[in-house]
Amino acid sequence: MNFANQLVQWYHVNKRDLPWRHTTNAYIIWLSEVILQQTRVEQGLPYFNRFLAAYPTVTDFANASEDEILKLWQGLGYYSRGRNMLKTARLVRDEYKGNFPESYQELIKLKGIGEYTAAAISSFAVNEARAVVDGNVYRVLARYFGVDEPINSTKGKKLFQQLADEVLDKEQPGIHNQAMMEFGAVLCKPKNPACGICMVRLGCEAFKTNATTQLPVKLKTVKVKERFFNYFLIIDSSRILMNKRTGNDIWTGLYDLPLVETSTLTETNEIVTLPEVKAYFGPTLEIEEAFGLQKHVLTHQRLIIRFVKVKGKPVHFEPDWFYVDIEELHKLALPKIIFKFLTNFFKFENNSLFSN
DNA sequence: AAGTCGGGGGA
DNA sequence: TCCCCAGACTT
Repeated sequence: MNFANQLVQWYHVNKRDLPWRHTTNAYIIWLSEVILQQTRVEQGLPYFNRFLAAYPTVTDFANASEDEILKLWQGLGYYSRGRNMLKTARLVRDEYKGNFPESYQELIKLKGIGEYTAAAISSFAVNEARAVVDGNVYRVLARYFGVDEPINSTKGKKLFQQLADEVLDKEQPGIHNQAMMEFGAVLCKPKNPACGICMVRLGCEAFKTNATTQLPVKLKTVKVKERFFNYFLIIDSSRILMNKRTGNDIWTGLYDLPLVETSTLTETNEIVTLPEVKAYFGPTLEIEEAFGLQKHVLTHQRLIIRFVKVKGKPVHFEPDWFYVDIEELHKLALPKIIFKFLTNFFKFENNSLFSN
């Protein structure tokens, strides 16, 4: 019995019971696959359930607004996934009569669907013989076959895709792909792989040479930038001033507060004197309350953030600023750090109201 | 080919 | 801290 057959056999006994494994509906599989991009199953699972309940068909999804999609996506990160899904859903509604494509060739054309996702959907839905290569598959192949080519180099990506295609069980590509990924996620884990109970260890190059901790090889490229955000909390009786994020920055399409980005930020530095701040709020700006600095870590950025509550109204408005009723605030998709701040703030306000 | 896009969890 | 997660898109 070869490597792939052994993994499939293991899979039948050890697989987790996950909801998207009970369907061949391409729309439902697409939903799960995009949600799971760069996301752990445990983190994505509740989002999958909420999305499927809200949008049982791709046409339901297509008929939603971007605000609705992003609100449901809130907290999951990589928000362009949600925006791209809406474009694809609308295309499927309008150009495919609501029938979600099932072939690799059609799927790969769609926004937000790359090689991995096209292979996943086509193999799971209609057993098209396409090998998936995700982080799990890179790791399993690198270890078992002892491949030390970097998985994120152009050469490495090609090599591993070829290897995955060779290993693929063409009789049952869907099950095979599931088995490869499940094995990587559950047993052949990045850290502390369970080699002690592994049934393919005797054929595994990494196990034989004691190199599981060295494989797979990955070139590190990530450079983390520091950025300094000054957020302004402006409340006009029952309304709060919000900002819609546009352009090519983080959190595109989500909502935050009026923002002044500075080149540095410390506990003591004076922001009232900044020209941008004066332009927004006038020279007689009064700070009602300043909150302590917060750190917020993203993959490529470290954000240092200060929230400041300001008295009065701005004298100049940016085009993306608007007032929203505090009662309606829950409808807006907010970045995690903004959500945390606002919920804490208004809880405090409520408590002080009750105690008066 | 390199840079960018979130947030969470494990060691 | 660092690394990784059912990757894809832009520059």
